[in-house]
Amino acid sequence: MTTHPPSAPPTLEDVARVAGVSRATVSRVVNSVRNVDPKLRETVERAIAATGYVPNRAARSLVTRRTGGVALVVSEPDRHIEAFGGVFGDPFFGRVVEGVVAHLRPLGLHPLLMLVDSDEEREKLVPKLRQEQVSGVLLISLHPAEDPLPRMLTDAGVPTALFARPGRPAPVSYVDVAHQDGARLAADRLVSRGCRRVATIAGPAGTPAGQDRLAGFRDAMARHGHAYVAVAEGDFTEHGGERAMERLLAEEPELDGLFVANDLMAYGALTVLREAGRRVPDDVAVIGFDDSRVALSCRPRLTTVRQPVEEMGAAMARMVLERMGDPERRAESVIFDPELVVRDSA
Amino acid sequence: MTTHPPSAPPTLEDVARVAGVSRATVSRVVNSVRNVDPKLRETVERAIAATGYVPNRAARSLVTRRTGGVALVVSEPDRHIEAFGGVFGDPFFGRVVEGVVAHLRPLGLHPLLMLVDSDEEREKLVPKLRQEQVSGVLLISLHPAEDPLPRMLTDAGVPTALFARPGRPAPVSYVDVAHQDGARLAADRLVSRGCRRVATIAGPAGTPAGQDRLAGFRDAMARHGHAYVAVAEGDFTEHGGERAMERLLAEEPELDGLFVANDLMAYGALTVLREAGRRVPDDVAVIGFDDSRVALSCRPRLTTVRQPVEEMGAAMARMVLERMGDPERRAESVIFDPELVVRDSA
DNA sequence: CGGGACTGGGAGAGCGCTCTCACAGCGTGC
DNA sequence: GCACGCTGTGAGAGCGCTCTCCCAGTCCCG
Repeated sequence: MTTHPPSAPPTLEDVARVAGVSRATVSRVVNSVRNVDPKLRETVERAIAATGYVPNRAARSLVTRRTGGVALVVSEPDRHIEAFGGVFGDPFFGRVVEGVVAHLRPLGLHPLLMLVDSDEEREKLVPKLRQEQVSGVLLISLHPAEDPLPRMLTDAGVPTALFARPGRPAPVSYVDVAHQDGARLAADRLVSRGCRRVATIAGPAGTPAGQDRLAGFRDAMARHGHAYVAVAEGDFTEHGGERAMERLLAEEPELDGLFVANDLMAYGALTVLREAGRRVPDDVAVIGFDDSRVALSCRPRLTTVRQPVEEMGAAMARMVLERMGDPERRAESVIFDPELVVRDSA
Repeated sequence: MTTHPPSAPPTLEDVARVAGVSRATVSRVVNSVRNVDPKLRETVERAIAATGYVPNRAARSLVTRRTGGVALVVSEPDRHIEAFGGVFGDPFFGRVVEGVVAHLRPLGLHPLLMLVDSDEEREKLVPKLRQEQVSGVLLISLHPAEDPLPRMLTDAGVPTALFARPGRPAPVSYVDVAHQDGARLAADRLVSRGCRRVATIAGPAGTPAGQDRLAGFRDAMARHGHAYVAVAEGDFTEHGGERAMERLLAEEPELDGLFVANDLMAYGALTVLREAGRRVPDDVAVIGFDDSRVALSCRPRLTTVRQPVEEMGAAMARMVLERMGDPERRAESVIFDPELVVRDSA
């Protein structure tokens, strides 16, 4: 019974021979299914250790028709205009991955990374998942408003969890942050600092995040007695933030308080404010959203609404795993509370 | 012959029945192996389309013992002190992923994302890869100087490609950029601008990239007649760049030219320079390295040495695939030429 | 003390695929 | 006209595993 060359990894059969039992028994030990005599179990476990046995996933999933694999699917619109560095270069995406991996790894699971950026590919995704032995999907959609994928996946019975509420209603699990509450935190802060002329740079009107943060901010300001808030829409990029800031400055030169729907746009806004000679926070108080890395790079450092992205990623992974374990389980949503992180800009 | 419910995807057998041929023939068509009569082939292809057949990877790899799967493995040192957002939050990592995915996707391949951050996990990686049906590894090591993984993988006969030259020599393929050449481009630029007091913020002495960029810069400056260059070591983070800049300013208050070993540190350095009242590029010319996203966020926008990270990621993927296809193939290295991207800071 | 319930273990089929082998059909050369 | 190769196809084994079925043994109760 010498060690096998790496060309022939030990099989159940090998372990069974070493332990002097049948394949079935070894299988039962490995999968801890049914009662196995404790003494026998120990013999088997020793044999497993001795042979260095690792179950062959292919063989297992061939017979069980379950696979246990999860995929992290990034869905982009058709002919997406690549932002610099692409999706994966977006640190926000990285934080989600961080949370997902943190949850999956202790379980011995590793996500498959899939990118789909055309409707043609979206059509082929479900068979592809089957082929790739994936039985659960973590979906990050970059155009949630019109993405058909959540529906397609639930229709196909693939356990799925989304990052952010689906644009089209679908019976699918998701995690999200309470955007409106976050926007209210920002509004309250600006008002309590005594800001009188308040404006906001909103996210794209097509995204739930863009809509909710704007609505939440307007509501909260209205409750503070500010009926009107100047709005400029941005696209969540730094450059979009710069353009929006310029428009805002033209429309409302006297503004002294600003809420920006994400940190990246806030960064751009700060640049424009600086070039326009406005001091932050003395002339204009600025609050961002996300608490991303860039919030710390800003000068002054950005006061922002923290979104616990890593935790959200982990929760998303947990939800998908639970649904994989129990397909009867209903779609659930977990909404995280945002938090105001006070730094120097407001 | 109605459509099957999703519970029973079509098998080779089903296709064979529809086409009126044997399983073997369908298999030959699917894998385009040996000559099949063109007419039969077409019949089979129609049957495949009609049934919506997708090969079952598990069954296939069970018999072939090949899997065709590739993993993107990120190897961190033990008890890594998490930078904000972790590895995946690093945009540089994202760019590598971008390039890898760009190359893999057209081939219908999707990388498995694995993170290992302890020696214990490194020990278990090879069996784990076997279990996960991975037969090729794209390795990104965050502590190349002492990472045992390249050796372990090549010893186990796993086709591997590294991003960046391995710290310990090993017969393993890798991509890299000509760090010294890049540093020389920076040196030449500073000298041609007329800088007289030149300093550099280097990367960690433990990394090949840190060493090579420093060595290249010193050599080039020496060739221009500057025997001495003030050096402060940073850790490739923004904060590290700030600290290094402070030390440099103390040691060499008159400095008028600066080469920083990556953009993130350059960003930090710019912040400190601004706070110290130095104008860039008028008082101090600054050149970074990487041409990352942050280079565009800097004010002034950063002149930097471009590293074609996405292309490098793609090349890494290509190399691993080639070795998977031909195990006899020898380890190769592909070194990319850097390029100076001139913006406003120098 | 016999019969039923229960418990732990083995035998064996078969998941969907590839691949070797055998074989039919044809053309070629002596 | 026969041996020979060559090409295209089918039959069937078997990859490593799970899971159903079956059986031997033990225990409890009437």
